[in-house]
Amino acid sequence: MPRAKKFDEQEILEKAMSLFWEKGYSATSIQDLVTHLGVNRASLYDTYGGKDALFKKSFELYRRKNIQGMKTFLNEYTDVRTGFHALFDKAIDESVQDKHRKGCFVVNTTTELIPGDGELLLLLAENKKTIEGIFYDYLKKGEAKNQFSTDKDLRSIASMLFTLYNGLKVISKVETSRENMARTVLIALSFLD
Amino acid sequence: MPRAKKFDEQEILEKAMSLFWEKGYSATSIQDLVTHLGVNRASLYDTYGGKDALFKKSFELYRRKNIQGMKTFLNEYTDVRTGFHALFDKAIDESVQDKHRKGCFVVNTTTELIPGDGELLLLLAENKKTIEGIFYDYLKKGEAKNQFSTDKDLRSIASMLFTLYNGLKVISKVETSRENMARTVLIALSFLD
DNA sequence: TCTTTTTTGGAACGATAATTCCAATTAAGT
DNA sequence: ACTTAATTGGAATTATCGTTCCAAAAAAGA
Repeated sequence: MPRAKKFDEQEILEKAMSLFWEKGYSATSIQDLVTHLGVNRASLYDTYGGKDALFKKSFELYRRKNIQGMKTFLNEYTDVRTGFHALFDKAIDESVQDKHRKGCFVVNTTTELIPGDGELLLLLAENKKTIEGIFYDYLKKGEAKNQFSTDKDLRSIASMLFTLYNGLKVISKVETSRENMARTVLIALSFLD
Repeated sequence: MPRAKKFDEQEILEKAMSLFWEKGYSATSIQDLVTHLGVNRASLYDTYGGKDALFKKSFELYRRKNIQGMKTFLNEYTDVRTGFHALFDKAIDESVQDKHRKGCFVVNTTTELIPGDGELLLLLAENKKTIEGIFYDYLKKGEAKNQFSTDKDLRSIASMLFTLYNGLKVISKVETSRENMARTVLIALSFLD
């Protein structure tokens, strides 16, 4: 057999993800990718299949990481209140730390490509459902353990938290004060008290 | 004097605003504008000065309308609770009604062009401050009239409402159920009860 | 009607877009 | 060392980008 391996496909995909995340779909050119990923134009097409395909692969990588990350993160906190506060604090931290102000890849992609990409819309709807589901399960578990009590519908609370999360990821592109964002989260989570 | 007037400059600017709002900066080409606005390429450059300039003019038109609209809308409601509910309900209505799912021009522009446009960043920071200011003044007025009482900082509440508003404008690109969004708002505004 | 000056349609421009193609290179299996 | 097939750099291609330019058309004042 001939020439064996090439570059690390996964490692390069992470770089592509990072670039699309930062600049968006339209503003990222193939030349940008060739330059930043350090792979050949032909190899890029051969391995990933073009800009659209590479973008979708990058996007799915982000989504997978994001969802998995959220799940495992929340599970480290037995108390609901603490868990959500920690989750939002982490989101704020990441935003403040990121000098590129990339925000959230999912949010950026939603506002850039919807409407116009029907296939993506299905993905985003599923994404919403999945994350709201994670929030809901977590709330349910906490309620069962009497960590809080509310007369409000847990599904609606989960939706509200997801909406807040999206808003925070937009705001974080403009607001750089950790304190200001933290106060926002504190208010929003006060219904758990 | 020679040839008198041309097209209605303001009317055409509104069309440009609508197109940029729907498709974003990068994905809107000069050709798109020429086609949709119905004005000549040369006239477009002569009157507005190029893509960047036209975009900024469109964006400022949206911002001015949006801020003015919010102010006058809230002032029609003497009760804070009613006012905010009505404001968010209107936002939901507009989103559900809009078959183009344009979302919010400010949100879309934030996620598309930040980071990268320093001048725009200043505008967006000012926009945030302005709208949070409107919310704050409205809350303050309501508190003075004993419409509600809270131990929470009104500035933080205003920030939270602004964040929620942004989140809602992202979500509305994916979620088309008025009821689901209304439930989200209901939860978020429950701290006023 | 004839000038005057702006608007107008569309060609032209240089730059860059995404994609394809190919000859040269490379490295594993024989 | 030779064969073999994928990888590679970069030229080529086709399309579109934002912008400029110009000759023809248009309309108001003379």
